[in-house]
Amino acid sequence: MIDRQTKALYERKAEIIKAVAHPLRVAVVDFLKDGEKCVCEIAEHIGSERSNVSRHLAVMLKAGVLRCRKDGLMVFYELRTPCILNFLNCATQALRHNVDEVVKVMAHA
Amino acid sequence: MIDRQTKALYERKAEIIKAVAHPLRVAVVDFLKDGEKCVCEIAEHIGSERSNVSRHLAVMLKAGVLRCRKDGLMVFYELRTPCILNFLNCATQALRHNVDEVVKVMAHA
DNA sequence: TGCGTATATGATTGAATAAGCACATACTGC
DNA sequence: GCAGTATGTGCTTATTCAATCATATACGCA
Repeated sequence: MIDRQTKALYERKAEIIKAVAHPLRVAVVDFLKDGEKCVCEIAEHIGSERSNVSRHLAVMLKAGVLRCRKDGLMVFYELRTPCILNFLNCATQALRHNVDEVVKVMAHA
Repeated sequence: MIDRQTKALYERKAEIIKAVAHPLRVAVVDFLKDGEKCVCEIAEHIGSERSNVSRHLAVMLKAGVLRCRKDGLMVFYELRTPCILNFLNCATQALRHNVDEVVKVMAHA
């Protein structure tokens, strides 16, 4: 049986993972792998409204996944925990695994 | 600007990450790191209703994070993509990072 | 000071999610 | 076949989440 502290820890970890669990946020993390970008660059690259992007960035900032730096009018965001990139790699691996299985099943059709 | 295929890929990856983005599911993944367990063991360890656990397991199964095997009355679940465990490690790292920052700020109080 | 731009936030609305309960299904052993 | 156990599913309700629009804040520059 899980004790109270461990449960609290799982909740914190889930918050961090949840901060990346959205297509737009996955796209942002992937875009930031090469270094910091400002909100307008991110919004332009993602193809979504700035206000929406700003809100998603705030979620990741709050969770500690991103860090930001103000410079004049602009705010630059960057990955604060680069191992987050492994989420995407692992997801890719899982996807490939899924596809392989479908292919294997279809081979008998 | 992100093209349509890439966007679709981000959606798939987000689905996989989302499948782990819940405290109970994080707990399950952590519990399964030592190997397969049946639903009743998982429910007992987590301390939640079986129907609830069963539903969460179904989410991860559908996403391809888990695999299952029936044996008589019981169904055993195990990690299908072990790199998912890195999610938890990375989350731990981010948490530690968050805590360090708070400590640093508090040092000046 | 006033204008224009970048970013953030409040409010609203519709959609997705999670938990609980009851019930259904699948299997075992008598 | 029947009782009992493990698992899964429909349904309902409450909560959370995401996108959009309008508006606010912060800054740079003339």
